Amino acid sequence: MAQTDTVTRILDTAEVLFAERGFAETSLRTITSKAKVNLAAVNYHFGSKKALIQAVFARYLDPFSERFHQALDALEAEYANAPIPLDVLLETLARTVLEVPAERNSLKVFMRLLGLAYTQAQGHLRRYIQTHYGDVFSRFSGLVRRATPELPEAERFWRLHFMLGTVIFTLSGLDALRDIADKDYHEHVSVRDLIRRLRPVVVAGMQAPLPDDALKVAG
Amino acid sequence: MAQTDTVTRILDTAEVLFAERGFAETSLRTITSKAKVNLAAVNYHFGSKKALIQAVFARYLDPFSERFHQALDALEAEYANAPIPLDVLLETLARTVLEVPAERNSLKVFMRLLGLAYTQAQGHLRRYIQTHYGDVFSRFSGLVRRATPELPEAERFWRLHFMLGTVIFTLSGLDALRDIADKDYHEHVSVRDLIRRLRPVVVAGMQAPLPDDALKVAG
DNA sequence: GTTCGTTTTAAACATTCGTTTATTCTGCGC
DNA sequence: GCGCAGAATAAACGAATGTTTAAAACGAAC
Repeated sequence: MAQTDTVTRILDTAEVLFAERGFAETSLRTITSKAKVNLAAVNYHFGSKKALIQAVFARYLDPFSERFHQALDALEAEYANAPIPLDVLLETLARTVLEVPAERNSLKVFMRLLGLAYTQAQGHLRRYIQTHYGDVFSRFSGLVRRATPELPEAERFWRLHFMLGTVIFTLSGLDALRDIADKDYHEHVSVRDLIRRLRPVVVAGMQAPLPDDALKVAG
Repeated sequence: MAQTDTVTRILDTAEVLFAERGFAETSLRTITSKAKVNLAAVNYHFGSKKALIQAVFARYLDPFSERFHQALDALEAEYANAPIPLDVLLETLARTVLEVPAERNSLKVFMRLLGLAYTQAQGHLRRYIQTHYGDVFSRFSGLVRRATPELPEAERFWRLHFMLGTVIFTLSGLDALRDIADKDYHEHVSVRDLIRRLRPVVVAGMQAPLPDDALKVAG
């Protein structure tokens, strides 16, 4: 068995199990037995479980980061120095997210992993993502700033994270929701369907009127 | 040490630790040692770790469910048979959420627990919440239906979950986000602050224009 | 003061976990 | 064919987990 075989076999199995159960709830023995490789192979090839988790993310985020940078390059060229409209930015982001895991039909896994990165403890993971992919997010949020000059800085920051929550939460909990939707509305939705539904909601959320002044809220 | 003392001591400690680290990452020994009770007390009083997790949720959700039902009773009486406006419904929901854990200043913990209930595996928890508190959600979404008659059924279903994602995701990941916001904008936000910011975004999201027809999205 | 049900406690139990070690296997250059 | 580095394997390690047991401590009722 060639090295690449074992390594990708582990990664393929681990990403699915992590997405299904979370990191702490997935043991190396579960991964290696389902992947039909030896238990020690994980520590041999990756060094530790933490490193395996990071490798799983890198396999998605490296291509995503590269493609998204390219897409933003193209947009900036197209719009010269004019601000890029918000819906164009969001459309580009969505398209890139859709493209990256397309080859393995694993968009669901990708989104679920992103959700876990946020919600699971795993401090090492947050650090890893921040240091490796922080610049993509910075660039994107800089472009969003130019697209929404009417928003105060802090307000834009929070709204970006609101919308991030909307998308990640929805797509990462998709299976459970889809079951309910199928049952209640007899209408099966695909991920692309959902993204189509998400777009106007996200745009409207970003462009919502500013909140009232704070003080009168308590009453 | 009276029984109530030990039980509430365990619950108080467990909810904080669960919120900080998640369920699987929090051992009973960590809980009992920090709570200064015997390890076996958990199994004696609750039966198992799973039952302890459910008890932690019940202590929040039972009062929430009761108060929210009462608040909806009052609204339905006030509006007779007229539909209750969407922003009133959301305002009532927000106020109830804020009231429940107020006595212990543990709103952050409450929201974080809700987020974990969604994102952590813990199938038993999802079943428990669904069977015990499903009717509150049904009632609320029925009222939202009357408040948004222009939305197709499926669209409203998804948008409700979009907005649920926005709120839970934001408030449950609050600490991490707040750190960034504090550093970048030198503006410390409270949970109530965030809810004030959330409201217009959620309302705008629910009232966003319907998505374009599906077919042309792929291109 | 004794009895009896409840609660607390210390100790042990059986698993499971991530990791390490020592050995065997494999395939390629010579 | 031989030697050897890289890879795979079986076995064991120590630590940590949830749970159970059996004894002790406690508190109210009589």
